[in-house]
Parts: sequence; C-alpha cells; structure tokens
Amino acid sequence: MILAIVGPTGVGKTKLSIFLAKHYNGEIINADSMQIYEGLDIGTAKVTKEEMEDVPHHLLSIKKVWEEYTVYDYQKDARKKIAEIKSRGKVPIFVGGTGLYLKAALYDYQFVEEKNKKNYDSLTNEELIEKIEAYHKDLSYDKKNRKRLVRILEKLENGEEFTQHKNDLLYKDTLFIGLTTDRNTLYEKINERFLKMVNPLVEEIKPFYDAHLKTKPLMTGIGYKEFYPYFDGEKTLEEVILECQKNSRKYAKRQYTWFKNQMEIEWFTVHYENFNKTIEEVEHYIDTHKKNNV
RNA sequence: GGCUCCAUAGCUCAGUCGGUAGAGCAGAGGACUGAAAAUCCUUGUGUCGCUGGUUCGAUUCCCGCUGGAGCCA
Repeated sequence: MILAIVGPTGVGKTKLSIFLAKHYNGEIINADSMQIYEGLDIGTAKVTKEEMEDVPHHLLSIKKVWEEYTVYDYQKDARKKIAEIKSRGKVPIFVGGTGLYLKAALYDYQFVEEKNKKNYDSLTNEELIEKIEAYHKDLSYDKKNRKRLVRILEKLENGEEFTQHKNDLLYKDTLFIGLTTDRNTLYEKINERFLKMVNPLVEEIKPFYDAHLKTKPLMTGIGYKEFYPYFDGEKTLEEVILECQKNSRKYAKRQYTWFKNQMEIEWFTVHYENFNKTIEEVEHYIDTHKKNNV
C-alpha cells in the first residue's frame, strides 16, 4: 500500500501524515516542490523536528537553493524511495501539494533524458510556433503560454514525440486522501498562518537577500519572492503580507483545480475543532479500501 | 462662513461633446509531462451618491441636498 495525502496549502496535511505514519508503520515522502530546498523552512511550513515525532521523512531539504531540481529528478527520487521503504516492509506516505510531482511519481509519466538545451530567448512566440509547426502541423497546445511553447520545441528538437498522454496510475496500490474545508475557512487559515510566520520568515529570507541570491525557488516561492521589494525599500511590510496572503489563496485555488480534475481522490472535510474525528474517518476509509502490494 | 474639486462594479479609477458604461485588481471557473508555490486561458448589470429641473431621452447639463478632500477667511 502507498498513501498520498493531498490538498491545498494550509489545510492540515502535515498533522494528518504524522498520525497515519505512526498508525500504519509508514515513512513520509515529501511531495512539495519548495520543501525540497534546504533553508526554506518557515515560508514553506516545513515539518519541524519535533513535529516529526521520529517518523522518518524523505526528500525534505535535499537541495541547496541554487541547485537545479525538476519534476524529472523528483520522479526518479520518489520512485527510489518507494522501493526502499517497501523493502523495509513499511508504508510510503506522500504528503504535499505539488500535484505534478505526485502525478509524475505515481502515474505513468515518461520523461526522456535531455541532451543539449538551447536558449530561445531571442525568438518571439510566433517564431517558436513556426518552428514547432515545422515538425508538426496539427498539434494542439496553448499558443500564448511561452513556457509551454519553449518546452514543446525543446522536446521536438530532442527527438521526442509531443503527443497527448493518457496518464494511467502506475502504482495501483495507492490510496489518495484529499483534505479539504470550505473556501472561507481555508482562506482564514491561510491568512492567520502567514501572519504568525512573518517575523521568523523575515529572518529566514534576509541572509538570502544579503547574499544577493535570486535563484529559482527564491524568485518563485510564495512567501519568498514578495519580500525582495520590501528589503529594497520599495514596499512596506504591510503590503508584502497582503500580497503573500493573496498569492497563497490563489495557489490554493489552483491546487483545487488540479486535484479535482487530474487525479482520483477521496476527499475528507477537516474537523478543526475535533481533528481526531478526521483521523478516524480517514483511517476507516484506508482500512476498508486497503490494497496490498501489486 | 465663502470658493473649488470629488462621489461610476467588492477595491482603485476611466468614460459617456446627452441615447442607461469599461479597464486593472480582487473573486469565480479551467488548462497543465522537465521553473509547477511556475506558466497560461475564460469570466465584468452596476438604483453611474440623493432629490428636483431642462429634454423625446440625463449617469452625462442645471438647482438643491448629503458625504469626502482642498483653498480662502
């Protein structure tokens, strides 16, 4: 059996994961693209040593902030961890909100090793589309999404076929547990949680700013990128806080869209005043749907 | 007390030389195979502050009122 605990940011996945790990003799595999990085702890709401309660955790803080890490690496790392954990007779428990990472790890996603990467900065979107059409006339793709255009072209030039994928579940002994709550409650939780982390977060980011580090995770992570204008004196802390909260809310919304439409998930509404009830419901579901290793 | 300006979508504001109005943000929905906490798409009817007048017709012009900002006393 493999468990995957998913849901929007701030809903309570970490807390549930510890209970389940202890109850089912599990080890936790992080499925959050930002918690991969060392030093991004407060802003990513990473589990603390105390919260772990001696449950083994994997793929947390495994990369420096300036190192390259993608879904391609994650797929390999995660699958290796699944094998390791299972060989110990324990249950792999994925916990995280990065839908693509979970899908790449547990579904039939195929990546081909990339050779030489080119730089397409000098080309306009129209020129990218022209080059793509030189390979294939009738592909359907988002022509306004430059990042996608570049990727499609990279794939084609790498000798890969760009086709629609069917995405079957590969690890058929996986149970997907989704945690949710009504939108207003979640947004309140997100806002509150961020307010509590502001001061330590400033401490966490300051050294990166002082070192002039502007790497990918620092410039894309919510709760990180927004602080640079504050340190530059261009925005007030108040403005930055509101922006971080807003971006977190929007992120949560995108997560819902992904999880609702991309994966088969059993959803549970969190009882915040009685979390044990939530745990019981989840455990009951797992016990009645348990799948043994396939 | 006198004068000037402002009052339009949840917010910030455009606009209508008089024919009942539109952007950004927020919100909502969606896409998603190598930056995914990323990237991108779709979605805007609201007593145009209130009252009266002019007019075929007023959110637009005029009188007054209310609220806000400023200047002069």
